[in-house]
Amino acid sequence: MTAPAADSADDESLAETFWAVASRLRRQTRESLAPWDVTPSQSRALGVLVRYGEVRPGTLAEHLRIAPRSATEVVDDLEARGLVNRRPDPADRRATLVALTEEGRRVSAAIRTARRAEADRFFGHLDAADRVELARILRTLRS
Amino acid sequence: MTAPAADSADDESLAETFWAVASRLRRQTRESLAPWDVTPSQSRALGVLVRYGEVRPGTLAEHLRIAPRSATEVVDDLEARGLVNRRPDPADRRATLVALTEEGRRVSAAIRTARRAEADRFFGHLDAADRVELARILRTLRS
DNA sequence: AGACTTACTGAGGTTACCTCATCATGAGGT
DNA sequence: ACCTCATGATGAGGTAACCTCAGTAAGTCT
Repeated sequence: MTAPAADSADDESLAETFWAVASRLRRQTRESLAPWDVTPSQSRALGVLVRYGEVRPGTLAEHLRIAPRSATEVVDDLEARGLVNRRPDPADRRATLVALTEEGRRVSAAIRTARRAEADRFFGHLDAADRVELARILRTLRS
Repeated sequence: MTAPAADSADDESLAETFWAVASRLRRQTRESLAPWDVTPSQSRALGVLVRYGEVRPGTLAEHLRIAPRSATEVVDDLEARGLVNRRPDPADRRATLVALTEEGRRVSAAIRTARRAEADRFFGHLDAADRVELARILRTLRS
């Protein structure tokens, strides 16, 4: 075979390469968030809160694609850091609403800047066309 | 801007999309390995052993890009499952050599088949050109 | 009122990593 | 021979980011 064929064996190594890249990105992200003592998953939760405002833990879980119980945990951590607070949902006394504190908003903004710089460092090796291409392909795979 | 520009904001969401895809792949991989009671990281270690034969834990760690201590752990697990064994390195009494057992070879082969099917299911939504493109871009990012 | 469902959380577990300290061994110098 | 330093593996202990299962309180439907 002279032409590059996308057969099963290639897919297998595709997955492997994917994981290698994931590791690298994870390490770099963790490092770039260290100044704020915030983990990647906490940072993702902050992102959801910035975008959607006050939400229930369950809703947060959906956006993060994790189990509701796991969202409780992330909220616990963020609350311990004073970045979010909980209040009872006035519309449903079973539910609670999670919102950013002032500090949470401040830190989110700082993190947003850092994350952009980090993404630049990471994806900066690609030219513009490749980045667009990668984004498109990944969106397909996200399903 | 009418043309899709790969600026910082895009990179940020690129990272997010990447993580969403990673989660999906991780879950699917875990599931597809369940029949053999082997975890993804164990499966990756088996892959290295199939490719490189008998290696030291430290070498295994390099191939897997993890800390040597973590390789010890993976080897422990695989040994407990009877898929690999350890023997002292005759050339260096500090070192040990890790090799696949018969069972390990058998299971590795079965897993290889399953992983191909899994990769097909996952990356199968992409056409051949996109798979080649993705592989190329990921190899760039792996650095 | 009773049954069912939903929202959250406590308890406890797993995977996949990590660092630091320890111990045996190997390699090189004096 | 001895000392020092580097190296290979591992014990001890820790962390992040998930998970399930069970329980409690509260809303909903009949």
